[in-house]
Amino acid sequence: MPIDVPLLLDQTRALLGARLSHAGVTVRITEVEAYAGETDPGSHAFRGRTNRNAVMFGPPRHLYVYFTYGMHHCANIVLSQDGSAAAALIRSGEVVDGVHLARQRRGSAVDRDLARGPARLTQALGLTLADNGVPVLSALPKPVDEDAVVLHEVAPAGALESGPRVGVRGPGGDGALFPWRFWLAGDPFVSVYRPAAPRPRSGT
DNA sequence: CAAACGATCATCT
DNA sequence: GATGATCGTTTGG
Repeated sequence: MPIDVPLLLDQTRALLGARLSHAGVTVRITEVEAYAGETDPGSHAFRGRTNRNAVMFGPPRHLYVYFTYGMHHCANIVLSQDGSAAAALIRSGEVVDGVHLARQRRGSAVDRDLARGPARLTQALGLTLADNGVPVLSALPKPVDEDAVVLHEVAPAGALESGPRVGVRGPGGDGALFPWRFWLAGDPFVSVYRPAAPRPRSGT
């Protein structure tokens, strides 16, 4: 069963402007990227299910957290139909609650950079591999567990823009084929674009 | 101001 | 054994 790409992109764009909360910090999401599972050369799921990406193959509205570069965590929300391995990487946001906590977690960063970038955002929210696979709850009338991950979707405000995904090499990084990075137009809390670097040579 | 680079380890081949 | 959906610092113009 092929992935419904238009649905995936709609669900990804719908995350813009939403509030994501965990462990005392809330961010307003300003930038996201769509990943279409096994059909997408940029996706961790492209080469099939592994222990790391297993959560992507599970039910939607769960968190896929991975560890990379020996020091960074990044967080995705699993989307679309069960088993399709579709997900959205949460790339940037503005801390709108729990700023003091976020500052503690982010060290000497200026406020604009508290959650601008996928690893920064994940650190500001206090998410780690321990949160891989946890459900993403909807905002409820009752207060939920302080350590739960909660997503509160709101009506998107303003225009959206799109472009190539960041840091993806090969066909998956081709902005003409996969213009699957979305952000709030003109928002200062959006990461700076860095083209995927060609791999450094080992010899000569 | 921009470009280069080192950090540091889970995961996959 | 190589690589990475990155970041912060350093280096150079």
